[in-house]
Amino acid sequence: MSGPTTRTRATMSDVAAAAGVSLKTVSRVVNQDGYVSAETLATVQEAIQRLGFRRNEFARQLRQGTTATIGLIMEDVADPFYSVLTRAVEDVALAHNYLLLSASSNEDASRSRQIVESFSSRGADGIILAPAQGTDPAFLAAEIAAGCSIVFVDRIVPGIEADTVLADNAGGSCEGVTHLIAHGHRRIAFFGDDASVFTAGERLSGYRLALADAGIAFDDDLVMLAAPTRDDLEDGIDRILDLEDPPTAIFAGNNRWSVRLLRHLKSRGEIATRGFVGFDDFELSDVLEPGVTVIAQDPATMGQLSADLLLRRVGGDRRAFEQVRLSPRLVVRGSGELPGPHA
Amino acid sequence: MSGPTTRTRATMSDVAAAAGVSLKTVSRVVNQDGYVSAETLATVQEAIQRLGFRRNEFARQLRQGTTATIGLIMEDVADPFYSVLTRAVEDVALAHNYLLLSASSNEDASRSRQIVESFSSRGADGIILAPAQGTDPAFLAAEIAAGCSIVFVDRIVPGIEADTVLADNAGGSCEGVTHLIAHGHRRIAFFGDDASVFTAGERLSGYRLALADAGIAFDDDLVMLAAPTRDDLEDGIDRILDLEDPPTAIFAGNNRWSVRLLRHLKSRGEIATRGFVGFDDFELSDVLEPGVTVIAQDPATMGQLSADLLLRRVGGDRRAFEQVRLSPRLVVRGSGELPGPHA
DNA sequence: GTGAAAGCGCTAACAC
DNA sequence: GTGTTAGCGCTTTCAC
Repeated sequence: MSGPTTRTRATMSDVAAAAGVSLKTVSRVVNQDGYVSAETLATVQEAIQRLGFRRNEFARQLRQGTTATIGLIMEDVADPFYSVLTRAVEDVALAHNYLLLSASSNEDASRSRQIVESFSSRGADGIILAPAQGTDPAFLAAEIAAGCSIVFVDRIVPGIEADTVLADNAGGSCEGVTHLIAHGHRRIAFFGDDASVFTAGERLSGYRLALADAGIAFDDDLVMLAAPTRDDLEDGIDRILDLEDPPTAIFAGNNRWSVRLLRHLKSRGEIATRGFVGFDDFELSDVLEPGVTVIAQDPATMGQLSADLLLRRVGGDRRAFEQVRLSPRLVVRGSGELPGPHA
Repeated sequence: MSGPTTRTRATMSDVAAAAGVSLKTVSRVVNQDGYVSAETLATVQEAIQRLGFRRNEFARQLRQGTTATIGLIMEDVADPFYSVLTRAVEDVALAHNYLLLSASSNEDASRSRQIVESFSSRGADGIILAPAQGTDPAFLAAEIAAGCSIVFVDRIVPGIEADTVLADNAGGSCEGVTHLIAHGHRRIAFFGDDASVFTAGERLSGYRLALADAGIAFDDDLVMLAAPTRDDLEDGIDRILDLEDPPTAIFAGNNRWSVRLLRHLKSRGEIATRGFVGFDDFELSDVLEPGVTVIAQDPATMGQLSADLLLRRVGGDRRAFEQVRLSPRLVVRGSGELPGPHA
């Protein structure tokens, strides 16, 4: 294999030579700064066209000390929650002429750290971070001290002060479970991510809170905590569904779990046999029969708000950190209103 | 508002001063290049730690003339097809220590061009591009001439030679429509993107081909071509469904159209009343009742292949351009097997 | 209106 | 083993 392609872009001095002017004059034309005679302007512009010159942003940024770059690190772009959030951040970045770097941590703290370092050493002014479980606070603190602003989205790292955009996970979860209870369910299964994932912990608390409010004892047998992407969960799910005193309703802790569970239920031939509420909306939740009742988050708004906060911060804003909690909305569609035995 | 935050990262010479050695020695430590005495090494590493030094990638890249950066430009990350593709590209890039820049063109040629320019001026060695309709070939040609490799994914720009990863759109579409015909349908509606979108044109050809093969006349009244994200399509859809000689089956040209149509059908109270096949799979297609028969693409493989091709190309490979056509798979789930009147 | 020189933070080439 | 010098492509400062 031969060596890497060396890019052969024309430089400013190439243009200057071609146009028979000094480098600085070209710079003036490119940056529309200072006065250039109409004639020189035309000559230089022609040379720029002809050579296909494009300013090297690295060199410019190196000299100016600014980068106009922000980063976004989430668990997985392929998750619809994050892909919608990403798109919203993209749009804000583009509108402000910022470059957006984004990457998936795959819920791996060391990969996440590697990405943060990569973005930071590329001069990102700030990073919107949905921290993977196990993220080292000391590392982040050093990053912040070095001048890279952090905005947490969806999750936080305890002990690190930063602007934050979160959903009210416990509240939403509590509302969803309470909704099931109101429809006559007392045996409600909970499926969620590892409790070490920030949102999962909060959502589990909400579940427990709702049970406690209704005077229902918490039963560990009804709870399953695992990454919904694992492929060895079927037995565990069946074990819960087939308990001696089985759940008459199910609460899914995120959209991945919802999809997984609905698929599993269908494979068991169970359509609409148990109450179902999921945290986070997903595509086709309204087309399934019955429609799936969810606690809907608003990932686009979460993305937009976090980008706004970050741009404000990297713009030099010094005010106290903001902690935004967005209330998710209960969207009633049918699956959560199936009557339980106590209805 | 005060000025932008100036990042206050320590530089190599800061570290050198702190450690009482020369800049070059620090460089040696950072790059693990050349010999450094154990003692000096320790001193320098301590200083690096203490000052929170991180090498400035811009300066390094400027000096070395390499960037190890690639770009990905697609229509919309929030579309599951592209988000899965993006994730695959990310993984390849990360594995090769490349930085990935990605952005959504929003199907807008000028936004797309702006993004290409932005990536290119940031030294991207190459770009994986799903070109928006109306992309200017001359512009791309200039970009390529300037040393930025292009790999087309999902779509091409006619007249531009480049490595290409496409689905067999016409073939897949033809297979899907033929499948409906085999189940007794002769009135089959087609809903797809504007024909100016590359994939939409190919898929429409496949539809026509299947009809022709079966000796069925093409009927313009059964065809609707529009961006499925528009919010004024309901009447047009109804007009087709309510034709005097109405379609007994529907072919959806992409996953967005499938979702849109299934939702529309449900709102009309029509579940499983017409045959349905969609191009491109989507989440929950298997959980709907009946399951939705689709022509499944493989966006992850498309992403991975295009990233492999691009990295090979930017690595200096000079062999002839490759044109990969991936055959989509017919996945039978029920909706496409509902019998038509001629079954 | 235009240009020459210095320097952003780093690495390459060559001393010592 | 370590240091010095030059220069990547650009902007800044100041001179003409």
